[in-house]
Amino acid sequence: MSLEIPEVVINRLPVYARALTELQLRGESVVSSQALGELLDVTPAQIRKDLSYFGRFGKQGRGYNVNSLLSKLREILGIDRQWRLILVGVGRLGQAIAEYGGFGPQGFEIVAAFDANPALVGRTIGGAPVLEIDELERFLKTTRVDIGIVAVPAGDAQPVVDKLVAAGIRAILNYAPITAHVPRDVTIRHIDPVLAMQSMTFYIKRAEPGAK
Amino acid sequence: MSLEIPEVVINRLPVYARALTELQLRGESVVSSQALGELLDVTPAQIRKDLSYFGRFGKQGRGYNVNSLLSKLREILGIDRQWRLILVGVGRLGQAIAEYGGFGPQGFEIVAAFDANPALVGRTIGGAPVLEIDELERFLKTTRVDIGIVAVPAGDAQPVVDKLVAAGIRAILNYAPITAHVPRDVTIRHIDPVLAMQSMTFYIKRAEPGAK
DNA sequence: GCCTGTGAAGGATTTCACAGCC
DNA sequence: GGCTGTGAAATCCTTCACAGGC
Repeated sequence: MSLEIPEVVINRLPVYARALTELQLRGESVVSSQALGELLDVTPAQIRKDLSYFGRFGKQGRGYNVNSLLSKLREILGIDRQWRLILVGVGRLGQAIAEYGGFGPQGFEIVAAFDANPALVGRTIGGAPVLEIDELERFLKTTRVDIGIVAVPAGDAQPVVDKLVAAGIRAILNYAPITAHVPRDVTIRHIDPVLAMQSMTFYIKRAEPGAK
Repeated sequence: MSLEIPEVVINRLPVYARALTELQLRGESVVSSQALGELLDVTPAQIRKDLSYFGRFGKQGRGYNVNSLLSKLREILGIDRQWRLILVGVGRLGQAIAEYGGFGPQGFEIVAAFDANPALVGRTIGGAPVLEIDELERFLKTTRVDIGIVAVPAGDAQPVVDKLVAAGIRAILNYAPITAHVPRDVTIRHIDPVLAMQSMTFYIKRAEPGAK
């Protein structure tokens, strides 16, 4: 059924949802694909086409009801519920992730963190207990976890990903600077600001005086 | 000339460069598009086609020389040099970015940070002085800065982006959870782990028992 | 025999453009 | 008159498949 919805479409839905949340906050009740597109630098046709994969949410002549479109999107994406995360790697990066306040309000709760460094074990980070990495498997056997966050050094990342996958985790957010491999039925996203930087330099290099 | 190179291609080059760096470290001297593709979950044809936009770097029957392909890519991307960054926003997120050690080794140096909070001004963060946000314009007039990092709250982000653009910055890495607008000649990338999470939940939601 | 570089084919995604409805 | 939903067209991107060179 919905198997053939392009991944690019899925990746845009959260952006739409975010904008609708903002509009809701501002007290707007209706928005057209035109107006939403201007907010997001997306063509109106694209928004309408994207939404049409999931149903007919708009009213001709009016546009979309902000509240109801937002709740539809939240339901489609599954962000209308609580998700349970674990964090693997409690170094500087891992600590920043745990203490970054952005996940909680969106329904993503870090229920535990894991690290190989015994000095960290027993602490609490962002409200979650830090456990010994060897406990990972046992923990996952007894506790429901939906998503794993990987924040270990590059060299350790693939084995950690493998462990998560073996334990049944089906979604991974990887902050380690490697291309991690997962089976096709596992979803993975990579966060790497260095890669983002390195693609930007291509464009600003060209704009320099003397560039070809 | 090179204006028509697809952006998707540019975005993959840093990934190739990263893998080649790893191969170099391992002491490999030659790699085929096949082997590189397996490392990166990319088809060999795609790698060859991507590279063909920029020249002919391989040898039939052998593959690519790791060192020379890597330096070509570094040159193409402009990551063969030092880039000067400023960071705007020295809250928790900004501090984590400044202290994250990943930029420096890749040639990205944060030369100054800016914040509106006077309590932070005068401090040093990740080796960079924290300056008053009002000094931003003057600072950019007297100092070369290539890329701006935006790590302010959502509501402040667009005005900060506008200031950076007005001051001549042509590349922006935005960590704020908004779709920021920039003129077409400015490059912007967004880092938002929440959006990444929210697109993954779509897929794991479907895999749940009882999901349609 | 192995592997690149690349036109051509195929597939995916975006945009157009308009019928239909409010 | 304004705006959605959507087939069809256009564009963009990926993959194929093979000539050519090592």
